[in-house]
Amino acid sequence: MNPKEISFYDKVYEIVRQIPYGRVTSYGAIAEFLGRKGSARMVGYAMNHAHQYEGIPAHRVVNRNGLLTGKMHFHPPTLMQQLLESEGIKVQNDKIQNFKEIFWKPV
DNA sequence: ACACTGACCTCCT
DNA sequence: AAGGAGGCCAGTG
Repeated sequence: MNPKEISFYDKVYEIVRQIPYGRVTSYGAIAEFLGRKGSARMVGYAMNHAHQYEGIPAHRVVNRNGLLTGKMHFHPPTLMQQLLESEGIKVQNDKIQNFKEIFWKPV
């Protein structure tokens, strides 16, 4: 499709797809990469629609504190944590422990 | 075309 | 240190 046809959401999905296995990133990092630094909400809102797409590891996207804020949008809510743990990511109290180490920033 | 919504972030008490 | 409010802007009704 033409670049003009690509919407903001699609860009977000493309970034999320590039997140390596066992790594995570934050909404703010994606927003900043897209040039909408203060618009981290848009990224999160885009993830809300990501369910209708496939191949989008939405569980690898968390907030600035490494907290699984969007887990309640998974079914069941514990799925997000399970997916992260299955990738070797340690999660405790809905928070990623070694968040700073496995943090991945879009190039 | 206007108003409201929202998986966040930062600043201000 | 903890809580509240505002700002950001693309989609949807």
